[in-house]
Amino acid sequence: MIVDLAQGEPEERTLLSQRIRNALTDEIARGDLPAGMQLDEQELADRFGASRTPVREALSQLAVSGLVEMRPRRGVVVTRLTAERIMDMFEAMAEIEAMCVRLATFRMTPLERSRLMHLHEESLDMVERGDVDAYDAFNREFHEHLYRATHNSFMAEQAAATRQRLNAFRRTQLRQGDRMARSREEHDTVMAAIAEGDGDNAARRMRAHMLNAATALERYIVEHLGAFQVGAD
Amino acid sequence: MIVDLAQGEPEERTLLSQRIRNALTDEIARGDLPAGMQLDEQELADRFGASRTPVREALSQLAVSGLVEMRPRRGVVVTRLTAERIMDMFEAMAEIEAMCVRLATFRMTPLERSRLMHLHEESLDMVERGDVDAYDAFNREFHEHLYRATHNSFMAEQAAATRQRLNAFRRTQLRQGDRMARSREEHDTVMAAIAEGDGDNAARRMRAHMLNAATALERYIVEHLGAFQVGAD
DNA sequence: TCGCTCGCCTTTGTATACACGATGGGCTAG
DNA sequence: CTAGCCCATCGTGTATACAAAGGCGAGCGA
Repeated sequence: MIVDLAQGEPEERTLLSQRIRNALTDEIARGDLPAGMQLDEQELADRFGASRTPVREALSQLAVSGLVEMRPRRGVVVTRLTAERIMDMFEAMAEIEAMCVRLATFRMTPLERSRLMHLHEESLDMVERGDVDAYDAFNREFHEHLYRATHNSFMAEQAAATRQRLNAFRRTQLRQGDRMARSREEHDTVMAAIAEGDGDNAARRMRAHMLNAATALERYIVEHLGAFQVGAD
Repeated sequence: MIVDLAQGEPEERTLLSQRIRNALTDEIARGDLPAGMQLDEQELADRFGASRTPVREALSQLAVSGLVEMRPRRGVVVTRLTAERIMDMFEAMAEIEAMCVRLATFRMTPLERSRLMHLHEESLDMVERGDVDAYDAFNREFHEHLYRATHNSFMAEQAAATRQRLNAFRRTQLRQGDRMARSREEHDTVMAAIAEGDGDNAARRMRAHMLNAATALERYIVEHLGAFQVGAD
């Protein structure tokens, strides 16, 4: 499918290279561009109705954030994550989430706490309906709300960026067995610790929550081994 | 017998845009390019003996890692950090260091622990000599050794990247009063916890260590208020 | 038949050219 | 005299052109 980003709405004041970057980020996160896939600059330029220049800028930016790899004179490929690398990222994510919830517990305002509890309550309905997409969206909002509640903008940005990179895998993981229901239960224990103002306990529970998600994903990776590694060769 | 003949010096093989990126990263970290400074693409191109194209690629990459800010059609400036932002980054760094040392305590091999202790012992001499540059170099090695000892490559990369961004400020901080001697004492307490295999305690002490460094820096920022904010207007 | 080598072709990396928006100064009008 | 508008100029954003390196297959030799 050809999407002409250059002909966007007049409200599209952003740079072409930036729009291309966002589009590619989405496509990689969604798995439309599978790991290991070679990206041809001219082909992408044609697809976006642009020249190679903004495409190259977009790709070089993606390389910094680690979504693609640029090998000099040998082209760009979507980063091929090994199972080990994915688990490393999940573990790091678990630790980052833990440190965020710990700080957030100590620092969040009553309004923020109220909003968080409201969000959490709403998620019960999604679990009962088995609506994975809705729960996934809630999940993102829930965690990003926590990031902001740290009142540390840098930390919030880092956490959100890391979460973004694991996006493609999180949804997969939520479809494993009763993982969604478990996920909400775990949120529940974290919320309890937050309510008590026990940041360290909230952190421990959040870490466990994230590591459980990683374990659920690991099962999937083992079952479908190579799905993320082999890519589209 | 197979001999890899491709062992030549990779110096000339690196991309021009990458060399420019590294050069600019250094100059920003060292403070040669002060915060708030407007960067003219053509001027940089002339200085590096290149055209604007690789310069632009380098700048757009630096924008992703946050060292510069690109405002569409309004040019690139070295990111102007507010005192609050710097403290946020230091706090995040403290948490990241804490989580690294916690994991490292549990996972480091005997060889890694031995190497770390050796490093630490060597630093005593630098403190006594008052050699800030040597201690700064040691400090980097010490902490990066810890990152690697987490046996989590992703976490190690994230930590190193964050540390890199705070580079310009760390050296400043070390020159404050008896900060260097204090720093080593704090390292000492962390080492003790590591030796006992008490990861949680090591994490707490490391967090305190980093926050102490931040506090030392804060005094400097207050005294020289605006040095980092105003830049070269 | 297999393997090596040479050379063409594809694709990347860099330079240059062109387009368009932003900024600043001067001119005019009130 | 001041304020606001217009135009010139500069610098960024994108496109195109050119250079060079890597991949790959044909051809040759063992």
